[in-house]
Amino acid sequence: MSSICSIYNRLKKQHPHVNSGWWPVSGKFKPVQLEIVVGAFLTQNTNWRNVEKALGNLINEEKTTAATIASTPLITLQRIIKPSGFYRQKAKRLRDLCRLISEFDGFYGNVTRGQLLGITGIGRETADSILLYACNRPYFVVDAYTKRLLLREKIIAGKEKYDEIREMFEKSLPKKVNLYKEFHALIVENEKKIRKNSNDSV
DNA sequence: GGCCAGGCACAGC
DNA sequence: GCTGTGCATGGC
Repeated sequence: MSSICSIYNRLKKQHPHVNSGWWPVSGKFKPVQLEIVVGAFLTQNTNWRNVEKALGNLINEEKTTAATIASTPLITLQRIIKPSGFYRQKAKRLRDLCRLISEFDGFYGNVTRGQLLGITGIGRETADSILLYACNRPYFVVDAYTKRLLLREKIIAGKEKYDEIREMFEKSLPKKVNLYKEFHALIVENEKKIRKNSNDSV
């Protein structure tokens, strides 16, 4: 019988190189956490490779702080983040988000999940990605990969709600930030590998 | 050339 | 509350 803990142990053996420092950052944003927030936001329904292009554009245009992004004209911001898709929606919402961050005293240390969910453009998955990887809080991130894995393992049937699945992880595991980071990373890398293998074999 | 990628908001039931 | 739909690019 497969449990969440045994899945972790199995994935960890299969991907020994994956660790809690999995979220890629160039270090060129200020503060460093901002790059994670922007990346988490832009990757909504978008391939990470396209997000990297958009992040690279932001760096090239020196839009690497919340204040500079917030003060960028919408048309310009649209052009900069275009590779990440949904660029009209995302430009406006990213600008509003950065405005809020730059006005929020101690955003990364103090922002709550409820406050994040109140921001247009931030749903549960994006909120939890920000909380876990940028703010170092123990919220487990549930994404399409996670659901696919749990479906395959028959731990969920498919109609479970986001927070229900999140709590399954949070109740099965010690509340450790680095463990949550690593486990989510393991799930993503494992599902990517499975998809790649199945494509190769066709 | 169709399908998908580390979703979300919003309308209409 | 649940389901459908628009948003849009780039890779395979």
